[in-house]
Amino acid sequence: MSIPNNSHLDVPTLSQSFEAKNCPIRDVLDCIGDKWSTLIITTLRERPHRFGELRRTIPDISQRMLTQTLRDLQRDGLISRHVEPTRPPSVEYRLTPLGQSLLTPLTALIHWADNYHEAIRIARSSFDLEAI
Amino acid sequence: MSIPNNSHLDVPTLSQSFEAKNCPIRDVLDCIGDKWSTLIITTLRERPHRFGELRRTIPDISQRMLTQTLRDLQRDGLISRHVEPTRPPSVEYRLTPLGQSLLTPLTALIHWADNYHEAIRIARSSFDLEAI
DNA sequence: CAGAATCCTGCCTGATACTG
DNA sequence: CAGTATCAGGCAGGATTCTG
Repeated sequence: MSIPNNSHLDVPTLSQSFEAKNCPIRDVLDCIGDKWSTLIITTLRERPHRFGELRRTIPDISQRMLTQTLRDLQRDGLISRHVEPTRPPSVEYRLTPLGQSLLTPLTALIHWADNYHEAIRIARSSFDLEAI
Repeated sequence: MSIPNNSHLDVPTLSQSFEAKNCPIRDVLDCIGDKWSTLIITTLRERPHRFGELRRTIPDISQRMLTQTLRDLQRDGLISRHVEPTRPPSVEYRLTPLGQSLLTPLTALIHWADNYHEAIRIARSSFDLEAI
């Protein structure tokens, strides 16, 4: 094959899709574009976690934000919530099949992040230097 | 091969990486987690665009947000800015090599978005219904 | 045409206290 | 343990006006 195959970069029907009403990109960004969602999803990829475990794994999340983000993810169908009727109650959060399917593109993005976040920091420093 | 190969889901050294100071995921989310960055990058993947073109392509972005997001992306090294000294001036924005390298994981995410945003909407509706 | 400068607002987020 | 409720602050983002 002499012509490089870039079909993996094809984006379906981009035009018109940008209107806020029916833009998949915006939909997904509403799900995982916030400060905590990807960290939670990434944590749950290993195994189900309980509320307190998640708190300890993500050091600086407030309890309010953890509660709220978990419910948003549940609403979007990405995670599910399972209550064990013990005393005191124990609640477990898991990725749904939909949430697991998100792991593939999300992991690709994390790998990119891991490879290039240093390049980004360098770019920032150099940009800020020129600004002086 | 009888054992399914999930190595593409491997995430390097997740523990400790969540501390805000040195977390690549947070770094990248700071770049593209906002409302407009991915739309701009996706637009520039086709070809360089001028300021006004970008405005028309992304219908509801304000001029202030376009200016600001473009500069942030430039600061992060994802796009570059080229001025033609004409009257009136014409300014063109392009993806840098770093920005282009982001296209691969980003496009994977967009494909996922395209495939599943309907599932997300259904999940939301059903969640909201149960809440009544 | 491609911005800069201001003003203003919502809501995202954190901190704190309370509950089953 | 796993939440809710309430209060308060800051910043993202929009609308408008002005410039080289």
